[in-house]
Amino acid sequence: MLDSVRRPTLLFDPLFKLNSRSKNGPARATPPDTTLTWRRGASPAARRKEIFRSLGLVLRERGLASLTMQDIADRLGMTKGSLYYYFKDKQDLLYQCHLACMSVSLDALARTKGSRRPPAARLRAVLTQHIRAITDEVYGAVMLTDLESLAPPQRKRYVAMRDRFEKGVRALIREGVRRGEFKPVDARLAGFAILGAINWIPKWYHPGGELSSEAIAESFVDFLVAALEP
Amino acid sequence: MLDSVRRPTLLFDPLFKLNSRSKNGPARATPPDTTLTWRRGASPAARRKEIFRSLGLVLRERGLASLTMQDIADRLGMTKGSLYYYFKDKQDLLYQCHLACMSVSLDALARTKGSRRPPAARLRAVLTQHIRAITDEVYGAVMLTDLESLAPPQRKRYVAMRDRFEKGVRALIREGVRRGEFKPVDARLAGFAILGAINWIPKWYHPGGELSSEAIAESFVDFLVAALEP
DNA sequence: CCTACCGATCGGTAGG
DNA sequence: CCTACCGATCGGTAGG
Repeated sequence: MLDSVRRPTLLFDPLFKLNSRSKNGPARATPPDTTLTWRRGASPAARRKEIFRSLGLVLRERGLASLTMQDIADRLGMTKGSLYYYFKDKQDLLYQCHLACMSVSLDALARTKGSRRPPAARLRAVLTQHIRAITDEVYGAVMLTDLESLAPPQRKRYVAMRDRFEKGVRALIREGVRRGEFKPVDARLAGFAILGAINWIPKWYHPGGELSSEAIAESFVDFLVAALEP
Repeated sequence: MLDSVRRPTLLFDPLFKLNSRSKNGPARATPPDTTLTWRRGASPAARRKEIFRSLGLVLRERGLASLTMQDIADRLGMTKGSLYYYFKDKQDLLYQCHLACMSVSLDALARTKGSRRPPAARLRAVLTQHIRAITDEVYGAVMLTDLESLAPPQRKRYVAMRDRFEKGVRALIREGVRRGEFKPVDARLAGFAILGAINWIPKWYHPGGELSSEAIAESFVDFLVAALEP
């Protein structure tokens, strides 16, 4: 929030951009106010991540129906064509973004594998980090995207990852049930309810609003794990 | 499921449709197998509802990113232009569909107003009907759509409806807290968690699958209300 | 990374 | 409700 970040558009010729845009109608109204870091010296990996963030911002502001390559590029002050230097095509961009998001949650899950703490504590840790992954990275909003936009082979790979995460959560629930820490719930349905409540967060969460992501994570985890306790 | 429904496409000349489609590339692959009722004698209201169902089916199968007027029409065996006889434009269609879906849940809420039953019972009734509204009407999937696709005045009207529903749910939670039936939770966050879990259902629910909508509704309501109990 | 461009598709309309 | 059509936009590419 206090980063000294400037709109990168100014690194280029603004007039030129306006002309190239106005060919197909008036230029986009009101420039974005959310900060995006885009430095010339940045590594390709860092740039990719900024593109993910731009994707997430457009998604939140204009919705999936108008998530265009043009809008994603505009936000970063680059041209649409340049995006294809970093990603093969739109499906690839979406896929990589999904991967980046899910891998954070999968890491959280992996970290609990070796733990000897009780299932409830492990579940709490995983859910907390899953929530933080969604709220703290703008591109957590990709979770709301429909997987149908992905190319079939990539969709398959992503769904496999997501299933691994969901199964991990269910396993924690089942273990808690087995140990008597949790009520004898249907792990599958309980998992759907818990993860659905969390995945829905980007629909109403506004960074910088009155509800901090920490407060949300704590409240949600308390609430959702309470539903499991006897 | 046992309805004697036939694909309405057959009422017209299939060859003609194929030609008109192939102008812009190959015709759509694999016709839909989900039944849609489309009778010539039906009332405009009934036809509108069928269009909603077609919208919901396309949404579930191809995702929001490819929810086109053409696809919605194809499923019903009518031409794209004909949709504009029933709805002003795409935004209007989406708006009306949102209204149709939300009004069911609002009705459920209104029905509890006069009730003298305890808050927990009233909340259970509202949530159960909200779930059923989403699962039993195919077009419950519109809940996943982003509101940015709606025209601003219509969006405002819909959001007002949605807020009324959310506030009603929160009021029930608060009443339960006040009476000591529920734990002292933050009604706003608890409401987000509960409704998020429910609104996410279309993401994984498959009509005709092993989980019936009744079973889901019962499990979910048990689980979510348990999270509120002391 | 930008320029200049194309093909395809999509929402929408006029006229019947 | 269909036909025939248009303007705009969108994803993507060649060449630098």
